[in-house]
Amino acid sequence: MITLKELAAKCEVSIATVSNILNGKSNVSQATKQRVLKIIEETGYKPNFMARTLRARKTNTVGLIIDDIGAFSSPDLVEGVLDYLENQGYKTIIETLRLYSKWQNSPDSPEYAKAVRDSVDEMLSIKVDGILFIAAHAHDIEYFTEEIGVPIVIAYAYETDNKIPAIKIDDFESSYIMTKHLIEKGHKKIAIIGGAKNDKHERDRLEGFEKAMKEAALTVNKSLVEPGGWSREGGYKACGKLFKKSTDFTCIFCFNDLMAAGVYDYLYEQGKLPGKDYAVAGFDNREMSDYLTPPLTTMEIPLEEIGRESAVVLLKKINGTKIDTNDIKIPCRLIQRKSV
Amino acid sequence: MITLKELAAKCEVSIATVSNILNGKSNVSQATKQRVLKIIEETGYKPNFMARTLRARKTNTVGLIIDDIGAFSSPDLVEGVLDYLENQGYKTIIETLRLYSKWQNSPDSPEYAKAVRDSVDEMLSIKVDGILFIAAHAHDIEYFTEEIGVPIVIAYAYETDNKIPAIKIDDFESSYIMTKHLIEKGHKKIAIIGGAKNDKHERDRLEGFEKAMKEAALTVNKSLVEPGGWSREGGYKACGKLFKKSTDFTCIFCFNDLMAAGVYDYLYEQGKLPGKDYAVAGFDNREMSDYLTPPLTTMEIPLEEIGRESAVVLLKKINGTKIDTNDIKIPCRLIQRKSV
DNA sequence: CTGAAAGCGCTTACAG
DNA sequence: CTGAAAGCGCTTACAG
Repeated sequence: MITLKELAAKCEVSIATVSNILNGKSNVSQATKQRVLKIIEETGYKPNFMARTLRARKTNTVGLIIDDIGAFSSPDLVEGVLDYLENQGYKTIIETLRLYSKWQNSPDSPEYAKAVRDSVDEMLSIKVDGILFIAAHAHDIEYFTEEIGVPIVIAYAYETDNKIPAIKIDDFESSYIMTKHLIEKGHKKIAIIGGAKNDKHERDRLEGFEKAMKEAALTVNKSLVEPGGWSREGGYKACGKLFKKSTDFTCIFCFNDLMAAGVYDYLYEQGKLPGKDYAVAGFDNREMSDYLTPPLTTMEIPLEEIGRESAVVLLKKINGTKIDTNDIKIPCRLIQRKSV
Repeated sequence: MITLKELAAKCEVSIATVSNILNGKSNVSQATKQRVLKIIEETGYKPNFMARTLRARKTNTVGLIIDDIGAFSSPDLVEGVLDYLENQGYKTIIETLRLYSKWQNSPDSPEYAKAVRDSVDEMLSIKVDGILFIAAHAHDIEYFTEEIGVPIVIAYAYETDNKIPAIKIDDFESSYIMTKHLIEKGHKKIAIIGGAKNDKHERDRLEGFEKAMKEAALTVNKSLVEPGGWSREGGYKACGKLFKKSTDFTCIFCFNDLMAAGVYDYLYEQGKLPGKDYAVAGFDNREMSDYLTPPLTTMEIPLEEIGRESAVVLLKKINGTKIDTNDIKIPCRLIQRKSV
């Protein structure tokens, strides 16, 4: 690859002049500018990124650290981030931490915290202007306590101290919307298959559910709430437990689509029809939810929007614009299909 | 962030000595080494990546250019690549080109070719040691004709001139395996819903199919091959056309899972049961294939293995090791479920 | 074993 | 409008 020096020699001007042209400075005559530009075109010269950012301070690059690109939510989140960032003339350097395959999904372990910090250090050594962290699910993040020197924002998870902007879904509101829909469809006795106790998603969704029930003057039966561990298998088992306890409900609201599929499995096994004998609702709107028989009514997570909003906030921080709040929540959208 | 110079001052040695320690050179006394290492630890010093690679020539970094991270295949491919690369002490810089959302999935357009070349240039300006290109599907790649200066390898697609290593699935063999399985299950008259005519996948799979049929002394009925355009909707329509032409078959082999879902849709609509009235087979083993009712028999693409193998080949090229062939194919694995 | 010096490819005051 | 020079933070012969 040709260097600035060689290019300047070819153009018969100083490297300073070429550099000025490259950087759009106005102190160059049209004549030389045209000549140089032409030769740049011909030679296909590209400035050395290393040298450039070693000298200049701003890189116009943001570091994108991802819990796990394999999480169903990550690609769309990334899409939203890049769409905005590219538009604004920013480059992005992506790193995936492989939370699932390499760290068995334990985001709270000290080992993982170290992996995140290492990744941040790496980004820092590349001199990114800011860092965007994309979580695989809504865990509580405490990695970023110390000042790291560049702005950072979190997408799709919570930050413990609320010191760093974190853009996530509005679990409370979303669950409220779904529950209202279920009630409108005539269901008065609704069972819940949740994820894990004390999970952030879990708590907020339960509260949203209760609010909707109360508003409709319906009683919520705490014994009809069963944890399903977020998996298909877990949903299946939870459904079994539910039926052992009671059959006094007409609808099962699952806190994700995978567990809803487990409920389908159980229902079919018992000779019952989901969507007919029992209404079933999910959450996430994963691809598979539309392939269930019958297709699942669920909540769509506004992934791209969350990604985009995170990028907007990050650039604001980078440019020193004030942010109103670090706690940004975006509600989900109801997707009506045939299971309710 | 502290610099080498400041660090050296703190240690009361020259920057050269610290640099030697950092780079594991053996020409340093244990005493100073210990002292310096301790201070490095305390200060949390990190070498500036830019400066280092501006000076040294090797970066131990590979550039990973991805057609579209949103393709169902990409995350697993990336996983395989990273697993090997991290193990070998390489860093990775990822870029996704957004083939789907930004370029409407036209990998053969000149605009897209330009986007790829720009991305390569960017990687080059970061001085990566090599480039790994991950395709979203098996299009024919012609972007890399000119010598680009560093080794490059392609994962999950073909390279026109076979000058660059390309690791992809063995469509012929995989289709052969599936067809043999279908025949073993007693099917003698098999309809095909393919993708698009003249597609690479298409041709090879058709040949694999024909080979298996011939080996079993079965006749292949060309009119029972219907293109479905790779989508659910397309599969649905193709299935309708098939039935209009003939009902003289017992099994429908779809060249991807999405189209198989479309076949399910059609069958259900006609009051027929997939897996019972007609056997249905897919290809890809996407997540949704296991959520169909009944779960779909399909071919699993060895995505991680392809990714890993690509990384192996790339490092060989970087290290100057000879490669046997540029045309590497890996067969898929049969996943038996309930639809056949 | 240690350090002074050159140089990687750029940008940025500054002088003319 | 143009260019000489310093310097970004490192690594690498080389001299001692």
